[in-house]
Order: sequence, then structure tokens, then C-alpha cells
Amino acid sequence: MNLDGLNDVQRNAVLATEGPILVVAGAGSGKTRVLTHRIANLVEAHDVFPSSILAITFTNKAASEMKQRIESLVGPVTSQMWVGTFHAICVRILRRDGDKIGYSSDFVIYDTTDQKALVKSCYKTLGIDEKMTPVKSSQFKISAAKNDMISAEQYERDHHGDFREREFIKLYKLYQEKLKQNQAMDFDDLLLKTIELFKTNPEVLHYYQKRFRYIHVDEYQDTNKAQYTFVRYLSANHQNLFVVGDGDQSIYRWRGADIRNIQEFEQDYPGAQIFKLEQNYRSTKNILSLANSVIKHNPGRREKNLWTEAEAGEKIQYYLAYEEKDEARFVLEQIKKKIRDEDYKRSDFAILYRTNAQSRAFEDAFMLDGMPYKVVGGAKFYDRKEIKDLMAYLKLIVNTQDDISFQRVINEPKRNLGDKTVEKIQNHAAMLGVSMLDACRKAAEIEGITGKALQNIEAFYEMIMGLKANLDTHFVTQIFDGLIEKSGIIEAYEREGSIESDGRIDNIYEFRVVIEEFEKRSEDPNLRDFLAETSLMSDQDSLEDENNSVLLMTVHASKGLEFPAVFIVGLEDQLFPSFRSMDDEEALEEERRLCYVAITRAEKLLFVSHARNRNHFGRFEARQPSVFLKEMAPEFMEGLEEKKFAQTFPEPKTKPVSFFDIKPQKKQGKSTVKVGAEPVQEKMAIPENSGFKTGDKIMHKAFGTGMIVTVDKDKDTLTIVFDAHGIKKLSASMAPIKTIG
DNA sequence: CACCCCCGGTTTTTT
DNA sequence: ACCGGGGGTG
Repeated sequence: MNLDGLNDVQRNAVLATEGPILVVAGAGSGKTRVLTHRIANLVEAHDVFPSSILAITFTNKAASEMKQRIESLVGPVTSQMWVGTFHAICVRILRRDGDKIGYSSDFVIYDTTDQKALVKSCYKTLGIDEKMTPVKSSQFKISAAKNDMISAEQYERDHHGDFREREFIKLYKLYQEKLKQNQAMDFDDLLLKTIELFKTNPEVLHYYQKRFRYIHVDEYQDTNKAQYTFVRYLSANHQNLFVVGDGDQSIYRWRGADIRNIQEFEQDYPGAQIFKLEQNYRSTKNILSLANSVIKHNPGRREKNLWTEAEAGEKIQYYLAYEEKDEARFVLEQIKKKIRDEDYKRSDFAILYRTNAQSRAFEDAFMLDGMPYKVVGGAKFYDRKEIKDLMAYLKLIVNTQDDISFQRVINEPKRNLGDKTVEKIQNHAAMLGVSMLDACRKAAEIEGITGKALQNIEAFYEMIMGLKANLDTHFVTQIFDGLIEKSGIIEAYEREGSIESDGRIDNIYEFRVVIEEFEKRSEDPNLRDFLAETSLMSDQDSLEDENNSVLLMTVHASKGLEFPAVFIVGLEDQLFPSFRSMDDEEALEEERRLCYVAITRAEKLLFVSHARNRNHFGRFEARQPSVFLKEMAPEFMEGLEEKKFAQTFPEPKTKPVSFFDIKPQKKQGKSTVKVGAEPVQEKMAIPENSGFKTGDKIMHKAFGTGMIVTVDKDKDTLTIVFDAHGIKKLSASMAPIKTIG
């Protein structure tokens, strides 16, 4: 094991193998390096089985990056390790052993939209008024309880006799019941149900404890109680727990993260060894000094003395804008200047803001100027209605118990099945104690449903069940193509004929590409796993660097990333720090950490700006500078001339429309170029004769690899010589085959 | 009973 | 962009 590239502290942390270990890793101090080298060292120098290694991260992106870096050190055995997010690892465990707590391995995952629909349906049952109790607040309250590991029953015991909580207690209980009935889990449940599994099935817990001899957790400061408990269970016997984190970068308190988990690590795990990584390899002295000048205002933090050997570098550039358009213009001009005069490229720049809504002014300015940019997060691909609809279809195909997905798609596209009919199906299902889809099996028995509506329901049932019958024999793309064809979703959008529906059709094809990519990448591509993967994917994960665009994102989304040049914008009172943190000291400290995270993303150049005025809720408001600006030590900063950028700038040529009307740029490589009157059909690779030719190497789901020796297009028949199963004649459109590179 | 169009509200951070 | 409500139409 070559440890030459590591400094002393890093090397000592890597070489400490047994027992609980905390690595306090300041920003840019090489924590991923330590983590990956430690894992490599275990495997290479201590003969630890790769399958005994568990490494947990918060985002998929961090997980795949870690996997790659481990692989570059120890090679393909990496695939035997479990490296993933808390949620993904819990899904994996629950797929295997969830049956022991009453969940089928086909359970589906509910995202926040599904969750919202479920809460609403509970409201309906309980007669709760949305205007009195906003659905969002209930969602939040349920999630907060779950993050603290308070079950509905526990919540009831805790608030016994409190009449203000009676409604919520009923709601929480019903919500959990319905989740179970639907064989569904929300994000928080993935953790909680895994813990429940460990609690109630000691032999299952024992299996995983024995299997995962070495456990690693990245960003430990962001763990909540459930995540803490999950790790505690797994490490209880051998205590080989290696956690890496930085209290100064804890920014998820609102999501239940408890900074005490890292602060009290030594008490929780007696005998823990502690290593402090304090040398920063990322930023210039000026940037680091500025970061320190801000974070030192937080009381009670673990003392850390981050230092660097790097040069002082340029001073931090400060700018006060007239209003947000001016601020955007300033950023644009600076980027253009740096690209023109120095050796910077567009993708070296990141613009970091507190709220997603702030991206708009920058998008307008960049679009007007033709500057390529990419917004990370914000309007998400997977949040599009048509994608959500298709996801719901696929979820229903996998899990027919899922009433929420059923209700989403039963009348999408329009089948003349409105609210009243859906209600009748629901009542009938409740009476029989079955799912809504099951109730449609004998739709004729549902009271008050006849004629056209009855036929449509029957056809819907047949469609879903027909597609489901192919689950184990067909590729996901084939099921998807079947769904597109049978549901008529494309035709419905074509009939609309609007620009908007064209966009939706494009998105559907783009979604198909996502599925194709999943199939290529996955060893055993199945719909269940595709759905789980997509449900747990965040937009940060799809971030690809080299497309040479300026990046726009929230500070939260920037965590774990670094950029040569960073703009921190909107440093105003009530915005950053957020107005919600004003009367709460702990919340303000978290905002300050957020500011610290933002500053420490920068390698060479840092710009900070704010505006005198800002459009807010449609009003033009005067703004005050952020308290964090005042905390930034002025000796590391210099102001730029304000007036130069304060001239009036042309309005974007786009029609002035709603605040939310943001037009994201097409993702590179995925956008479809429109060519004349090209028939839509040709854009989609339909299974029939989808480009198989003689000599193609193929993979069959059951027969394995083989080669095509003849193609009979008219008869849709392929003759294939399989490596292990001899010669077979198969249907090009029906057989589960795909070409392999 | 279902559909369509128009209008208004939405704006912290997200696995 | 999406959702929900209101009101008109078929």
C-alpha cells in the first residue's frame, strides 16, 4: 500500500484500523483521500474481505465518486463492497429481509409528491381541512417525528391528553397504516423500517453485524437520530466504526441532523481515536482566512486551526449591486473578463445562492448574453408531470397495492374516469379490503359503474396486468415501450399539438434514454431497482462537469464540491441568513456554517455580492447587508467600483411572465434536435427490429450471451448462437435480448 | 359526470 | 411549472 501522497495525520488515520475512529476533517483537507486509502489499506495490508466493508455517504454522487476512487486503488474487488447512501443501503437490506416485518420485496418508495397525495387522502378520511392544516406542515411534522425516531404510537404516548395534537396523532397513525397497505415507504421509513427489522429480528441484525466488519460514514456531522441509531446497531459488536466529518459544515439541522452526534462521538464510543486534518489543500490563504473570520463567530465549536501552504492569492472581490439584475450583470461581466484575460473556462465558475428562486436573475442575464449555464437542482427532470406519471405507472406495475400511483394514472391520459368514478372504485376496494387495482378485476361489480366507464376501467386493468406479466421475462425498456404503446400517452400529447406537449414528448423519450442507460450499467436490470434508484436520485447526482457551462446552485447543493472561482451572491439580511433563522440562535449558527461551506468551495477566486434592492414577492424592497458580510475580515477583501455595473440594462426579450417561468437549458447530449416533419415513431427504438444485425453480440435474459447469425426482418425472427445454449430462433420484438458492446 | 379554460398562489435548504 | 378552484360546456 503506497501512502506516500499522505501527510502525517492522514497516514496515521489510514493506518488505524481497529475500534472507533473519528476523523475531524476541515474543508479541503483530503478526507475522501483518507477514507479511500483506509479502505484500500484494510483490503491490501490486512486481508479484509471486500464484502466486509460498508461505506455510507449522503449523496449518490459522493458514493459513486468514492467507489471509483477505491477501485483505482484496489481494482474490481470494489464491487463486493457496499458503498452507498443511507437510503440506498437500507433499500438493499429491506429488499432482502423486509418480509420479516411484513413488507414484500416489491415495496415502492414514495417521494414527497406521493407523500403529499397520501396525506391528502388521510385528510379526506379524517375530515381534516387543508386550509386549517396545510398539507405541507403535516408532511413536515411527520418527517420531523420520524427523523427523531418517534413512532405514531410513541407520539401518542408523549402527547397524551393534549387536545391540540389529537388530530395529528390520528393523521400520523393513519398515514403509517396506509403506507403499509400500499406496500410503500417514504424516505424516512427506509431508515426506520430497517432499524425496526434489526430490533425485532436479532438474527438478521447479527448477520449484518458479522458481515460488515468495517463501517465507514462520511459527513457524519449530518446524521440524524435514525441514521445514528442505524450505525450504532451495526457497529455494536466489533466497534470498528470510522467516521469522517466537520462540525463546521453541519447544514442539515432542519432535516433532523444532530450536530451532537459528532460532538459526542467520544462519549458514545469510548476509547475512540481522534485525528484532526487541519491542512487545507484547496484554497488560497485569503479565502481560508476569510472563512475563518466568519466561522469564528460561532460559539462552542470544536477548535480547529485550518491552515494552508498555498499562496495568499487574489483578494476577495466585493460588490454592492443596485438590484438583482445588476448583481447578475456583474457576475456575468466578471466571468467574461476572467475567461478573456486569464486562463479560465466557463466550468471553472460556480454561482452559489441561498434559495433556488435566486437563479432566475442569473438565468435571464446569461441567456440574453448567450453564456452557457447549468442550474443544478431547481426545476427537476424527475419532477415533470409526464415523468411522474410514467413513474407512477411503473410503480403500479411492480406493486399493485399502490393506490396512490393508481389514482395518479387511472385517468392519465384522459379515459373519462373522473373523481366520482375513482371514488366509487375506492369505496368498493375498501369494502372488499383490497387495493384499488385489485378492485378493478371485477369492475362490473362496482356499484354505479356501467357502459363506457366500465369498459375503460377493465381495459386499464388488463393493460397493467398485461405489462406486469412481462416483468420477469422482459427488459425494462421493453416494458416501458409496451406502456407507452398501450397507455397512448404520446398520442394524447400529440393530439394536444402544443409546444408544451412537444416538450413533454421529448421528455418521455429522454426518460427512455435514462432507462436504457440503467440497463447498460446494471448487472441485473430490473424495474424494481430502477424505480428505487430513480426515486433516491437527487439532481446533484446527475451533475456532470465537463460540459463547459457556468454552474448555478444553492449552497446546500455545493457541499462536497470545489471550484476554481466562486460567486456568493445575495448576501443580504433576511435572505442569507434566511429570515427564518432571525430569532433562533442555533438556526443563525447553522446559516453561518452554510456561509462557511460556501466560502470554502473556492480554490482561487472568490466574489461576494449583495444588492441594495430586490424584487421580493413582487415588491421592490430595500435590502440590508448580511451580518456575515460584516463578519468577513476586510483585510482580505477589496471592493470593486459599483457604478460601472449600476447602469440600466436591457430587459430580457422574453415576455414578462410569472416568477416561476424559468426555462432550463437543454441538457447536453440528451436534447433531441427537431428535423422537419420527421415522424415521431422513428425517434423511439421500438423493440421490433430495433437495429439487430447479423454478427451482433447479444445478451439474453435467460440464455446469456450469444451472436446473431441471421436476421429475418419480415418475420421478426432472429437466429442466435448462444455461448452456452446452442442455436435458437427468437422473436426480435418479444425476446428479452439486447446488444452488448 | 367529465372535461376544459382561466386564474391565482406558490419563494429555504433536500435524501 | 404545477396545483387547485370556479365556472361553463357537452
